[in-house]
Amino acid sequence: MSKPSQQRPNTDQNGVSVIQTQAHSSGLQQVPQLVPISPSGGGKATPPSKMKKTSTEKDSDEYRQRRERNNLAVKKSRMRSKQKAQDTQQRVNELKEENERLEAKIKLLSKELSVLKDLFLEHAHNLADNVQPQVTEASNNNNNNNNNSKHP
Amino acid sequence: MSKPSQQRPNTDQNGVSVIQTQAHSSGLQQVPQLVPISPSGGGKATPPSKMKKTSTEKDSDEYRQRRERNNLAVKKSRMRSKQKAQDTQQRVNELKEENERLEAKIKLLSKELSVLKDLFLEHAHNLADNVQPQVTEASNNNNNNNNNSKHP
DNA sequence: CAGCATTGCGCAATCT
DNA sequence: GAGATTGCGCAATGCT
Repeated sequence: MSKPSQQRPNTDQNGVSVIQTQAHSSGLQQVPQLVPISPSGGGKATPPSKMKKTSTEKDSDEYRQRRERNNLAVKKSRMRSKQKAQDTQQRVNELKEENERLEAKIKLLSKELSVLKDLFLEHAHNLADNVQPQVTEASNNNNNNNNNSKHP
Repeated sequence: MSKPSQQRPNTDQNGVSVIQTQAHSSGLQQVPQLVPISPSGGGKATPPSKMKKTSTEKDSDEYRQRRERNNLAVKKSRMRSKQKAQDTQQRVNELKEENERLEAKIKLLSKELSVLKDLFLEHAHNLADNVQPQVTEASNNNNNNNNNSKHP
């Protein structure tokens, strides 16, 4: 799935310019400033009528606060998302391990079963040999998945 | 190899201000302008010595091209990432299913084993009671998880 | 209408 | 040097 042709994303934006002035490495809080896009180059000075942001005082008061809150939320959400992905990956590993364990157990059980069956057959032969000479029946009976080829 | 050991200096804080003017509402978009952040509020005015972007003609020529390319790459990368996460999740589901299957099989085998063992024990008793008590060998074989305590 | 959570997207720094 | 990753902020949208 790849979108080769990426055309302009529809609907967005107002003519707001955001200046981000990041502070320096010291734990200083950023004081990003908002610049109301100067009408440079023939931009309309006053917004005609349609502007989500309305560019009123929101630009610098509760707006900033909202942004910061959202930024926090975003960070949190992303962290969670990442964590979840990691957990899922680990889950895969665990399940894989358990799978191996189970398979090993199956193998073991199968072997045990096969041994027991062989033993059983042997006894049957013995009995047949001693008492009734009609062993043919027993040998061709039904089950036979015991692949052993030990035939004394 | 996705190692979380990435040191994160991540010092993106340079005194660069990027003004994004993306007025799309009218389908038109202005060239993003770089503004040398005016010294408002006591920030450093204009230390014209270090500026990654240098704000030269890069602003509008090959710069834009690079940006677009990168945007594409980013999109691709993110898509992949998402896909991978999904795949992993599915893997979990598959593994879970298989686990159940295996467990069922184990249960079945265990049951079979138990039945056979019982049968075997019965015969052994019969034999011992009647003819030859040489069954001891078989009974003490090795395995032991047959917890049955049914003694007819 | 508020308020956090998700998601798509662009930018820039890194990594490969 | 070009694409791939990654952290981050913004804005739209979803969900309560």
